[in-house]
Amino acid sequence: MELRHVEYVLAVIDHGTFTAGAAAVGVSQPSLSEGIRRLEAELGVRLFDRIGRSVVATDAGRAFDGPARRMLRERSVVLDAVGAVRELETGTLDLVALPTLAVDPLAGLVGRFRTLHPGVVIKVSEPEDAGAVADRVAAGLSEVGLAELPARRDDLVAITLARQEIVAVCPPGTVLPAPGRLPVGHLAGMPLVATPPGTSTRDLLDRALAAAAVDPLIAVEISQREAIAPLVLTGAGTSFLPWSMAETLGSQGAVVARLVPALTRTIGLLHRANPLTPSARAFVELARAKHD
Amino acid sequence: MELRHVEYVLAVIDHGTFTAGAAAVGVSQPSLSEGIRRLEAELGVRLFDRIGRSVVATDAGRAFDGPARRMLRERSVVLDAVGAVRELETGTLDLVALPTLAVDPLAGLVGRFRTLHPGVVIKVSEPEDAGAVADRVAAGLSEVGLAELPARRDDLVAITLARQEIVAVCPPGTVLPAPGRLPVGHLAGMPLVATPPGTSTRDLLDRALAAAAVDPLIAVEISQREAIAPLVLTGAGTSFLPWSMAETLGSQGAVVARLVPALTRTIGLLHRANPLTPSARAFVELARAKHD
DNA sequence: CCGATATCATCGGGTATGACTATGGATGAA
DNA sequence: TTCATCCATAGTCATACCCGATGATATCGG
Repeated sequence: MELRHVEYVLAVIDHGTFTAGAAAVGVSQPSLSEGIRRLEAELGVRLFDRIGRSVVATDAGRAFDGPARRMLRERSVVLDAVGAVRELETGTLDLVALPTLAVDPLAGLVGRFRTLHPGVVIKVSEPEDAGAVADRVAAGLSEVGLAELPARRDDLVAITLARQEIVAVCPPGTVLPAPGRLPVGHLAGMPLVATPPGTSTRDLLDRALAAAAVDPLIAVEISQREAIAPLVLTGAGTSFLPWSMAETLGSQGAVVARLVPALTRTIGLLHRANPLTPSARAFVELARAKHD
Repeated sequence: MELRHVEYVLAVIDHGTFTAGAAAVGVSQPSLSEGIRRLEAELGVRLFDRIGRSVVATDAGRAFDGPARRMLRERSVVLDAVGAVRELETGTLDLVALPTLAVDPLAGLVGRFRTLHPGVVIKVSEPEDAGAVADRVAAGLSEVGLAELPARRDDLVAITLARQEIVAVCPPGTVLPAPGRLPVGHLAGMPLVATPPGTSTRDLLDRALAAAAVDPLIAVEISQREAIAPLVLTGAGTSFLPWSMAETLGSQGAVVARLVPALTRTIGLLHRANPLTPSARAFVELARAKHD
């Protein structure tokens, strides 16, 4: 049974003749005639009585009418439902972001996206470690990732968003060798508050310290990042945060200093090369537009 | 959108892979792959994410799922509804029968038919005059007609059912020249009870009288046939009925006599040459089986 | 680390289905 | 009777469906 043939039958019922029905559906009369003939053969019953030059529905034709219209109605529902997803009226966008990036670029992006597409639900997951962002995206667990570039996989599309500087945030009252500047070598012996090895910021820090041949004093190693701000403010030690986050702590009394040499990283989006879902495509374009 | 493609998608959702889905639907994997590709192109959205060697439904795929299943369910309803008509579980059978035949062959046939197919509603209509049976059938107003043969149209299929004898039914106490027999010539001067000209039995009677050069005395001309029996029994006059109906009046006191020469007619079914509806076909076959 | 296997995509060919135009046949109206 | 209308048929063409074979890629086991 073809939906087109069903439409033919209903058009004939509604318009009374094959010719008028064919015009309504937009096909030639012989095509409609043939289609109905085929459908009748498939159903094993005639749907119309051909009486002279008019047609009337048989019992079978009348029995066909109701459920057939409901079937076409369900087709409309299918089209609407799928169209709603296509038009970003609904759907889900699965993201994965490094914890530090969840605040700075992500929160703003998600906020704007939600304003534009209120029907789309956004789920943000946290990677096990820095490289896991790319892995989750490649595996299809998340559709778009927010991570440090370059990614450790080359089969993903990477979109550079920003170059982000990581600055030191020292407890209130800390005395710096120069205002707002802190040589990496000066970190030797300073108590540090850091996330565990394997996290993005920690790896960046370790590489900088190793490059300067500095043996760090990790005073507090903690995975709960939300504890970092109180730890610094209460004097537990110095930590390292992106500039935007450090700024907030600076206004609360912490001493913020740019490292020398500067500790920077490139951040961006990752997604599979496959065509993206409408939600993901809109998100990527939003991020790119904001960056450009 | 083709129903087949919808089935493809649901099969993949249910079985997890294109290959398994294709096996479930009974097509080759490339066919299913191509079908889904085509449907996705039509909808303008991808329904599945191809992740490595497995597939997962996208948001659009999940949105598609529910209404698509309901659509296929409605298709089943359509098939059931039409099948019910085909299997004579429902439907309507429009008949037209000469009034005199409505009792003898029709009542018995309808009774048996209703026993076999209780779901089919039977509508019996009455022709305006004897020839109207064939006209109604030819016009499609009724599907099967019960009439006197030969019909006055040659574009209908005629099925002979029986040869029926019309006998005279005289008021109680009537004296016949010979027991149970009544020469047509003897009707001259006898008060007759007849239906109006144009009706089947009346035409038959008029022809027989004309052949015998008898001038009839129509004492009562009435179209309400149910009044004939009381009229005869109360002595209004002699009337003419098929044997089976006359027999009943005979048991109530009327004097029944075969005419000489016998007044007979052939009765049978009429229907259009087109294929009949299931109900009509069953009815015709039932009548033919009873006659054979 | 590297085959083996499983899965989806692509390709080429054969068939069938649906579409069209033109025409025939039958019906109903003028 | 003639004409207009309407459905059915014939012939032709394009498209789409299906299949088998093959390719590409990812997962799994040794």
